[in-house]
Amino acid sequence: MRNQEVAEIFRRVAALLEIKGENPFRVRAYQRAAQNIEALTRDVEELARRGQLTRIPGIGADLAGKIKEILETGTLSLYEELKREIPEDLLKLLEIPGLGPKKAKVIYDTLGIKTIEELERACREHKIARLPGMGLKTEEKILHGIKLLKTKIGRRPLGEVLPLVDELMEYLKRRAPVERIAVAGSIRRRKETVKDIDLLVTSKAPLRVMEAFVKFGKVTEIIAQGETKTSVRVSPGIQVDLRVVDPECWGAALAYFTGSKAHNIRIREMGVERGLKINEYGIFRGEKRIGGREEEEVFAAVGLPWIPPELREDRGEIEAALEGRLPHLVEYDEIRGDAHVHSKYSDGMSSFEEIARRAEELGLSWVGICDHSQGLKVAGGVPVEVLMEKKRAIEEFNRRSKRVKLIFGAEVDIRSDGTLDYPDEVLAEIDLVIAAIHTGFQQPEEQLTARAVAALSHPLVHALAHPTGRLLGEREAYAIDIKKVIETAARHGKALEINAFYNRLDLNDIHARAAKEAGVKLLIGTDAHIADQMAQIPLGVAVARRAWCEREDVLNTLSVEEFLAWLKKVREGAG
DNA sequence: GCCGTTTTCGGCCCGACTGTTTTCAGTCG
Repeated sequence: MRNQEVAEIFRRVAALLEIKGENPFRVRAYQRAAQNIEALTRDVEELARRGQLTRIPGIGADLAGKIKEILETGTLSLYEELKREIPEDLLKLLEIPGLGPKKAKVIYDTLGIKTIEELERACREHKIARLPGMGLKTEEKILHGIKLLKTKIGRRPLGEVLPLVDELMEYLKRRAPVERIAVAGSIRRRKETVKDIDLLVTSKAPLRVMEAFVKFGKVTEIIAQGETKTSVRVSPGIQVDLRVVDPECWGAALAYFTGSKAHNIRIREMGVERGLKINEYGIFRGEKRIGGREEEEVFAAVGLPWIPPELREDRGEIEAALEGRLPHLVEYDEIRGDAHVHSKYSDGMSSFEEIARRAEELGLSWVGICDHSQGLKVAGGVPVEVLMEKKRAIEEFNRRSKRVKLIFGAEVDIRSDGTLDYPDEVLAEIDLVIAAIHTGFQQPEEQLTARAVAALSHPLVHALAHPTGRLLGEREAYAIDIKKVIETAARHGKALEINAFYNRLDLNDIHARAAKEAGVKLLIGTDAHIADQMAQIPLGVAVARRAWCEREDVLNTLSVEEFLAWLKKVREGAG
């Protein structure tokens, strides 16, 4: 998929146009195009071949032409021209918090500064304070921003931030006069990574809430403190925005601060069409406030049913809502099993008892015990003799265990040549076979794809684990033709995993949605190596929900009997 | 640059906070 490549060029064009001071709506057009191309579940190349590019929202004749140009030449002449006018290095400066396109332009035009090092020096020499519209505070702010950038506070995995969110909410409930409280923003939408934490509360005493908020123990810096909005930075470098609103405004504010920005813009545009103004304070017809206490009222005002936060990305949810075809998203409490857990038999730390106990606490009734296969020595891969021992141990455990059943599984390594790490007669003994690539990440796309395709085509394999191999913030997905992988899974009736480990979330939302659309079942596994990590399963469910998955798309909603029947059926179908 | 039961031209979402300003621009979300 070259969607990412096209989106990236559009995003850079938007940034360069912004620095140039171009028409902001033109800038927005490129940003919106980039976002919508990135969110496509289909290949932009395929759409181009069929002449369907203008069906993508925000793509007109002009941008369709530019997409074709990128696909044909690998770049875009407009982009190349802009780079000649404005050094691309300048885009780096925009990453400094508090420094936007306007100031960056002035700084470049007057002082010729285009790198962070040069800018830092200029601040220290007080050259920036002399520029129009800037002062000593501006210099301080830029220096501070550079410091933050250097400590590399980027987007963090959702699962890493959620505990802090809980802690903050507990603190506010205990120490501040808050009535309603909720987390909004990308966290409420359950985006895989988050940049900051948005909290929303109602209170009769906003100032007291703000005072308590800035005294939270982990606050390292107060960025802004006002009566309705206060922003702080908390250790380890995450920004937290707190808004206090009147109870009458709760719904409007919650919708507003949940976003996404693109979704909100669509909703407010629909409001304008109906003669309404929608903002965080409510829904207004002229001066008259006609609603906003509950979130439903905002959607109802523009003729829509309530839309689950996970869908609010302007990826077609508004159209679906208008046409009454919003999906009935799989619910967090419909999950009955975790498909991918490691035990002491390989590199896991927990016993069957510990795993089962944790499963029960989490409301699960089955667990796939998928230890590594023999060849993966670094991860304690299980030799064949031990594997048969494990089979018997699981059978014995299941005779004793009433509430939680373990499924005899394996995470079988797909070797470099595409063969599997157990012989077929051994695989046939294993009830749940999840194949996975753990080596050779540097191989060319054809080879990696061929390995995944070979594994999914093998009659004894049920699913492919963490199909793209990415690790959030650490490692990009390896070069794999995910479209081909999905097609293969669909053809053979195999499942693809949504690995719920907090820094994997692999498949991601977009790929999982493409899989769902191709009729592929999804299988959520936490890849837990300690029983406690099974608590991450909602992260996988969140991905499924963001992928528009319904109950029947997700195998984890099956009872253990139903799931075992599905596993059998796959092999019968293959045979 | 997109888009159209008010339009093929003229719109395009909305507000808080900050800093440098004498009434507002820049940045952010």
